Parts: sequence; C-alpha cells; structure tokens
Amino acid sequence: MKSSEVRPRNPRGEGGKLRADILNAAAGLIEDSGTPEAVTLRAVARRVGISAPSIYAHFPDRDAILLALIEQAFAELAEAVNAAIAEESDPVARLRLGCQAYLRFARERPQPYRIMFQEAHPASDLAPDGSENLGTEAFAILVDCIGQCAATGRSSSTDPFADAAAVWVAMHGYALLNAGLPDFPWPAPEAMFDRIVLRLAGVSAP
Amino acid sequence: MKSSEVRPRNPRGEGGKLRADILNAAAGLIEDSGTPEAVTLRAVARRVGISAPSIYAHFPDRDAILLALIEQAFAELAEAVNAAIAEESDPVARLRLGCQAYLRFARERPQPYRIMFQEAHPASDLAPDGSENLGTEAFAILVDCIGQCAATGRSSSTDPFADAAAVWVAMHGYALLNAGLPDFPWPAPEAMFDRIVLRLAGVSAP
DNA sequence: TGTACATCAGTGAACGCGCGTTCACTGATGTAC
DNA sequence: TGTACATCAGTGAACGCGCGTTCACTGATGTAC
Repeated sequence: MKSSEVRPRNPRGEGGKLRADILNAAAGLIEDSGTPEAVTLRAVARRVGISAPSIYAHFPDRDAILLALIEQAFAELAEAVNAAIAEESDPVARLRLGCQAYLRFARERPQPYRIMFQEAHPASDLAPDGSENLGTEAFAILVDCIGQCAATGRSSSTDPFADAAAVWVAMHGYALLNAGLPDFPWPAPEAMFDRIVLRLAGVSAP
Repeated sequence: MKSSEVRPRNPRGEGGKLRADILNAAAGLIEDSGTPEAVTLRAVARRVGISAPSIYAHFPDRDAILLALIEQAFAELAEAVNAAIAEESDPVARLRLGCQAYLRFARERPQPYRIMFQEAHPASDLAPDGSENLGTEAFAILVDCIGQCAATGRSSSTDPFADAAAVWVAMHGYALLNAGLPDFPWPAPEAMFDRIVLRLAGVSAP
C-alpha cells in the first residue's frame, strides 16, 4: 500500500540503486503482512513502482531476494551488537550491553529477526561461509565474554560454551515468544533479563 | 508422494472418518515439505485420494485445516506432559519429567511443535477459550511445580511465575534452534537441560 | 419379499486469480568520431 | 559543434501453472411401506 506511482528511471550507472529499493520493498511487504510469503515478484514490483521483469536485472529469482534480506538482517544484528560493546572492556558490562542490543534488535525489528532463523529458509543453499559465519562470530563473542567473566571471578561458569548456548537459546525463545504472544502476562523485561542472561551466564545481579 | 490411488468411499454414517484422513494428510504434507504452505486443498485431496471439493464437507476453508492441526498439536503436547507427570508427586521429579516430555515432544514432532507458535497463524481468530487456554494450563502446572519446589526448600525461587516464564522461553528457544540448526555444536542434551530447566528453576542438580 | 425413495458421500467441470518467468522490445543517454 | 551509435534501464504482453471456491450432478445404500 506504499506507492503504485511510477518511479523515475535511474540515471546511467546508477541502475544498482534499484537493488536497494527492491530489498526495502520486500522488507516492507514482510513488515506489513507479517510473513515472507507476501514477497512475490509482482508485489515487490508494484511497491517499487517498476515492472516485475525488471527485478531480474538484480536478482536471479524470488528466493534470492529473501536470501539477501536474511543476510542483511544477520549483518545488521551483528553490527548492532558490535556497536553496543565496542567501547566497553569490562566483560560483565560487555555481556550486558551485547545481550541488551541483541534483544533490542529482536524487539524493534521482529520481522528481520524472525526470518533469520526461519527453518527451511532459502539460505539452506547458502555457501558455508555465508550467514552461518556471521552468527557463529557473534556467538564466539558471547562465549568469550562469559569466559572472561569467569576468569576474573565475576561468573561462576565452568563451561562458557555451554552457558553461552543456554543464554542464546533463552534469548531466542524470549524474543520470539514476546513478539508472538503479546497478551501473555510477561514479567518485567529486567526480571527476564536477569534470569535468561545473568543467571544463565553465572553472573549474579549487582 | 503418499497415495494418489482412489480411496474407497466410506460406508454410511462414517463419512466423518474423512475428517481424520484430511488432518493426517495435511500433517504429512507439512512433515514432508517443512512448511504449512504445502497444505493446499488440492494437495491434501491428492494425498487422501479424494477430490478437492469433498474437503468442504468437513472444513469451511483452508485455514480451518491448519487451525485444527494447531489445536490438535496443543492437545497432544498437553497430553504428553500430563501423562509424564501423572504418577509422580515429588515436585522436583514432576518438574524434570514434565520438561523432559515437553522437549521430547518438540524433538520428536518438530513440525507440529513449530506451527503451534507460528506467528500470524490462523489461530489468531480463535475464540479466547481455544488453544490459548491449553497453553496457559500447561504453564500453570510449571509455575506450580516450581512453587512447590520452593516451598519445600528444593528451589531457591522467590518468584515462581517469572522463573517458570524463563524456563519456558529457554525450552522454546532450545527446541527451535536445536531443530533448526542441527549443525551447531550443541552441548550434550543433559548439560542444556541442567541449565535451561534446573538452573532457571532454581533447582540445583542432584 | 420387493421396490420406491430419501439420504449420504462424494465427483467433475469450471470460474477467476495471482504467480514466476520468458521474450522481444523501447526510448533516453552518454560517447566516439 | 553535430551526429551516429552502443549501452543502459527498463517495459508490456504472454506462457502455463496451481490455487480456493462454486455449482450442478451422481451413484451407492439404507429404510419405509
């Protein structure tokens, strides 16, 4: 429902701008409808204000659009987490800030977050160095934080990897259920954060 | 790919059997394809061995089939959990058995589990006494278990409701990510169980 | 026992729709001479 | 400075498909008389 007006043709050499417009339109369709099924070539084209075949100049097929959205979401989440912890060196503070950034991303951008972990998504065909590594890298940071907390006696963790896995699955479940069941009488966000991050990381609240 | 043979007509008075066949076929389609999108009236009809319009004698429309599958999944999960804890009275053992049953259901029947919590699913139109209550009831059992553990000094919980919410979101995240990312180097299931159930419930391992 | 009939459990053809994708094309614009 | 031309950024029509849903129907089967 955004624009069905015609959009001016890009000047020479800037045809690539259409690629970004296509991705934005696809993201908007998911945002509006709540499901990636809404991303059809024709719907994207209508929203951008172009004809459907024009998309083929930028994406080989429909799935490539969804795949690009997933990769973009992974990159943005990694960026958000990295930005949150960049200036901080204390491991407990890094843990808090990083996890807060993760949960904030999931809360503020629920649709990008959802499609990242959607099962049976087109990224299954992804090269092994693709989105999988983005997630793996972010997870390694989490393991490292907990390990440093333990090394400095601020965490009781004896297995940072397993504890990081527990923190991650708990954040993931919280992010999804919070968005999916807004009518559930959720405890206060800080109370949940204490449990699924601090307690699972073996860090006692201040 | 199951059967495209014709199936014999039901005898008089047993036309209702077709309803169960339709649900089984729909579940099979989700199982095979990994997505509820595969449940189309025509695909269901092909699999059952009937014509597509015959479905209208049992379901008003396509969404009603998915809705019935979701309700069935909720009922089966509740049944599995209830059966697991029925003969047990010790609250710690009930907590363990109930959560084990929950996670076993999610592991052994990943597709039914997934559609239960799929966002934007057709159950949004559900009557307020529908599937929502099934889940609420099971959650109340979890709160109760943790409360009894605390009351008998077996749990350090001071807020059983918030701790139950934490256990639930953690189990949910674990169930989904475990199924969705089988290549992730997951810690041993018992190690994860200790963390996302026992530690979050404030129960120390034996 | 025989038979007319209502009911039940479906069928088959058709509708209009939106989809992904293909194909041959167009018209503006920068560039070479 | 003028102009032919290659290139770029698209378009419009068409294809075949599977979909949800509707409609009028059929043929076996149990039941009433």
